[in-house]
Amino acid sequence: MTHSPAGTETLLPGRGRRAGRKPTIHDVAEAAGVSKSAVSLAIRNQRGVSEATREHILNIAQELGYRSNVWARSLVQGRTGLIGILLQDLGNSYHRDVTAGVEDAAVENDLRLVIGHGRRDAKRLQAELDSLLALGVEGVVIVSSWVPPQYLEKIGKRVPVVVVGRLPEPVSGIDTVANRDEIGARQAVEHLIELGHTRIAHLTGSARPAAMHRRGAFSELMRRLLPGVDPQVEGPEQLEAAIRYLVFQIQEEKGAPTAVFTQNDRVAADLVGASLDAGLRLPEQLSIVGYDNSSVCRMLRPQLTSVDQPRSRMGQMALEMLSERITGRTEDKHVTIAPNLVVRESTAPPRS
Amino acid sequence: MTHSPAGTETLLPGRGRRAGRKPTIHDVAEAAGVSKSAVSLAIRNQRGVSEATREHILNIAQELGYRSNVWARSLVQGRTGLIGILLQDLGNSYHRDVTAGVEDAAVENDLRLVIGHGRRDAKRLQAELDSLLALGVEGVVIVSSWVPPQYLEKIGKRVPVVVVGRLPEPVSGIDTVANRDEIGARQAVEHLIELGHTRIAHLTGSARPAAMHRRGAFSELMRRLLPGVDPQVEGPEQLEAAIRYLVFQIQEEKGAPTAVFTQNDRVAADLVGASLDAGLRLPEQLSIVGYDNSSVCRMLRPQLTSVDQPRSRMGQMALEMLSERITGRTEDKHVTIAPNLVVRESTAPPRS
DNA sequence: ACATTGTTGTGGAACGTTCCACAACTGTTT
DNA sequence: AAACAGTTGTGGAACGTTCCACAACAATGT
Repeated sequence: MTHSPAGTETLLPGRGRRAGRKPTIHDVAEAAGVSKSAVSLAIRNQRGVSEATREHILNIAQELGYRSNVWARSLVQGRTGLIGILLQDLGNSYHRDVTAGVEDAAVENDLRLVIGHGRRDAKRLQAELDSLLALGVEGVVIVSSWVPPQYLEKIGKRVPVVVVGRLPEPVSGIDTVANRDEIGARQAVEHLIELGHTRIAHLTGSARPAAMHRRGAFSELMRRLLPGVDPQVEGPEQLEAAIRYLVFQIQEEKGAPTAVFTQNDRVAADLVGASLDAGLRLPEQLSIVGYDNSSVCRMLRPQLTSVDQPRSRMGQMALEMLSERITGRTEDKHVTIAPNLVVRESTAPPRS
Repeated sequence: MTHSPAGTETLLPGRGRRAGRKPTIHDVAEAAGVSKSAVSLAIRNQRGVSEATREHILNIAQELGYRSNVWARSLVQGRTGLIGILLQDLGNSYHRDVTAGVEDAAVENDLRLVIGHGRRDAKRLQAELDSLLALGVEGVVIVSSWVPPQYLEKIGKRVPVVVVGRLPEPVSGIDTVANRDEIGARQAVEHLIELGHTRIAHLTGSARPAAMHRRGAFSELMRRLLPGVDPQVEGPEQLEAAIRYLVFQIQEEKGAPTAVFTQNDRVAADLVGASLDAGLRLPEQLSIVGYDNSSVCRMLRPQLTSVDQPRSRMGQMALEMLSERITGRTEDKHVTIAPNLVVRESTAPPRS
């Protein structure tokens, strides 16, 4: 098993194939009776060898199970063809869809994707990013708002970077592609107003950029569209308590909100659960709008009305921008994409 | 921006640092006034240089922003320190948790993880696997039952492989670590019987190995524990139709099942939705048990009773087995881990 | 005085590939 | 016949590292 058959041994000056080692370009060259250069040309499909010899070489290579060594190749070429994508959290449909978009565009551009996994932990995220850079990626797509801006700026100087999502503050030297949260928020609020709601609350469980944008847009809209009505904006602190209080209000008080625009589907799902536990009838007593249009929307009852982001498109854009950077663009570029509302069962006119 | 400041230029025989290029070990050596070998020893923390010179070298390296080139290193060492993990589907909490386990064990064993993403597509899965091998991984963890056995066997000859999950048929040369579906099924069925159920159905939406094991174990158990009762086993064909029919039965017929053990949480969620849509009261009219203990369990109402698999533990085991293989073990090894039931609101005694 | 041993350091040869300058042919044009 | 151009192929020098054999020197024992 570990010995190579005696028949393939050779006594030529360049040592024969070592037993148990992977075949190299030399082995193929020797077996085919040509130079290593010829083999190199043949496997890369470059001109410089005749059609006949190319075929011959390819056959031998196939037979020997030869596979070119990426490391040696990129060592001499000075490029790896690798690009990294840093995810905050696998197991999140948003990230999966963005990744799928990046992947599709990557094969298009003849780049290979290496996934880094940060696991909602800033320390780990940075370690993972370092590790990607050590691997020699030529660019990085970051799908996370957990990377500190000053670190981001440092990375941006070493390698092209595109961030998918909002940044807490602008960072020079890197590109971004983001969902236009203010448009998503507007669609949600306008939908609720059209249904006849006037007392609308917002529920958020985070102070990160995307959440803050949705929240800001919500307040702004309420001020403009329903002047005189005090815009109810809950939390971010103690989401659970905020939900309990909100449900309590709706059960007990006149003038309580009749609709809630939530920061994302997770928060919406918690609110749906708490409402049902408290015996509220949905959507009659409370309309709920989520954000993300994740797979849970269709699992819940009532099925969740939610704002959909064109995730895989965002991923595609991100990779295209990265590839532009790699091939020379130097000025920063920021793209935003409009989301759109998917109406399901969790929104209805308020009880008159 | 692209010029290096004139002051750093040098005329020593070994050409000075090239503008715009990343610094190499030579550059550091030159700047520190030592040989490249000394630098190599210093950065790898090996003995052979005095503490004083090591510190000096490390300072210079830091200053120059030197980072060792992984490609060159692994070219000469003949090993990459990379191991691949092939996922069927990012954005799935099961895969995320297994991956987390593998990752933790990987840093432990000083290996770096490269994630490959198959996207529920056998063709793509294989391409991804090839790409991992081309990258030079020293072993592969496969979390997917979509890879054909004969292909698996071929891969197993090239590189150590551990499969997390069930295989449709045994494959020699590769290891597996699996959840003991028959134990999970038993816990679910015994729980339902204890509650007083006798008419129990099984609902499955797939013919893949894990699903078939759960189904087989279910039938077997019902035969043994409730002899005389005809074990109801639904589909896999047309899951949606099966769900509709099941719900119809429960509404209309005496002798319909009072409890359902489902293949996984997704199927359970669909069943919960359809039941509620049909006006059934849960869990009074129907008890439901899921499998996977995913995050949706706590989002649904009633909250879902489900079988939990020790996922990250499975990932850990997988990597440890892989690492054993890499360092020499040749005989196959198959490990199974017992799951356990998490009882929530979706199971209750049947109406008497 | 001479071995012996240990520490600190060196320069050259790998590793497997691509790139480059050039050689050996075969035609074609002057 | 000489000059030129095109095709096919070659061997050696990179690429940035680690590994290895050995050198220089100091400390120790006989």
